[in-house]
Amino acid sequence: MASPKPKPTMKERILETADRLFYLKGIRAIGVDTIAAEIGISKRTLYNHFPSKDALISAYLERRFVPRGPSDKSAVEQILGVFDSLERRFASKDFRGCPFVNAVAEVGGENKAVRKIAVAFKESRRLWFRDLLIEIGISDPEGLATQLVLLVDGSIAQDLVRDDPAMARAAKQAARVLLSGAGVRFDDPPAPSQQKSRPKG
Amino acid sequence: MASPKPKPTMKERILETADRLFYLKGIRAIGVDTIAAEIGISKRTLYNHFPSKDALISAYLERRFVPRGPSDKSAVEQILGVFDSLERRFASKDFRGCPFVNAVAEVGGENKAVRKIAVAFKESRRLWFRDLLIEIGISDPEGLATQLVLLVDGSIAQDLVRDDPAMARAAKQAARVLLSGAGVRFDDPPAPSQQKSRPKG
DNA sequence: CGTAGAGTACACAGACCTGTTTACTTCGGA
DNA sequence: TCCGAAGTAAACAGGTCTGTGTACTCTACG
Repeated sequence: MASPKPKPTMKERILETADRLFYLKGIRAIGVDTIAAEIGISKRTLYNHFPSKDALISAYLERRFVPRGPSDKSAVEQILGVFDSLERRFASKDFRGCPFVNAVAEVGGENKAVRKIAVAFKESRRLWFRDLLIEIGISDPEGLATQLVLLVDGSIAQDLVRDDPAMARAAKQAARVLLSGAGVRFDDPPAPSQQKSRPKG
Repeated sequence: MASPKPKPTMKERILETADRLFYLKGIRAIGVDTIAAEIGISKRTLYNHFPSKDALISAYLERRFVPRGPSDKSAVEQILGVFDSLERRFASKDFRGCPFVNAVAEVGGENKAVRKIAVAFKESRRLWFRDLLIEIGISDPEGLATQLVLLVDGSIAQDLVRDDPAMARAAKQAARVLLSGAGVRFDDPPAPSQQKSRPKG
């Protein structure tokens, strides 16, 4: 039950390998030869599953585009939890920035599909923030959601260059200030101590 | 006096062209052949001025690294003015994100010089913010400076993908909230939108 | 004048790139 | 058993890439 599919399909194996190499080394830095050789298949097989490298690039990004599912945590916890997740990912040696931003930087000038997927991803993330902010009931969820994604992408860009997970903590602190400025009360301040929620009235 | 050097040196012509092409099309997307052809010189001449493409890439980034000079405006005006400059640059069709972040995304994995220059640039920008915040006299200039660079880089990344200058305005608004949270008073409220800031008093 | 430096033209090496072609093997199931 | 799908190996086409080598020309300047 834990793994109903112990034998991944060939297409998935290609995608998994393309993802790893494209993300870690860069799209332009990796040729289809390298991907095929890494899996141990012939280039012909790869081209039987994807008609071109561009198609593989698009599939790579679409595979990275997984929507955020629902959560049982509170809206504020979910929002601030994003920055905790970021900090964890920044600490990994395999983190190399946002794959969508990187892809646009690398091939966005010529590959319109890449830009389209990247825009859709960024907007979906913004809407995720917005809906949570609506749930909280603040006055300008659209504007604040945009500001929050700026903090997310800013910390990603800074970490890509500096390799410093503290960028995520700084972003989280800024997010708290922005939320606070919008009237959000924090029952659970930064300290890990489990202090009980203060009644809000 | 307007132009004491009407005849730019060959090295500078190469750098100017490399800058334009590297930035607009991407470092990996442009070969030295293309640069030489664009100027109308032979590839041999280019290699007489730069020993390798990597050296040209480093020179390109170092040339982009121009420190911010002093200003007669107030510290707060300088800080918020950054986002106005960004908005203007976002509106240009030739804006393609931060050259340092893009360079790290493209070749940062293999070219250590590129990463080093990018880190130096990002840190210099952060220190520029920090020194202005010290001038203002707020309590945590280091932390707030980091948060401000997050907004800068976040708006750049978002604009790279979405091509939307409104990202700069959102960043500016967030910066105002962060500054306000640090105790900064604004004598010059933003746009004609109804601001709830009561005249201090 | 005459020479040295700077640039040009162009071929070349050796590698890599995307994508195709041909011929062969393997193997599950009708 | 035999067929067809899927994969393999290897070469190939036609590019591009970085970087070098060689021989020529132009021109500023002593």
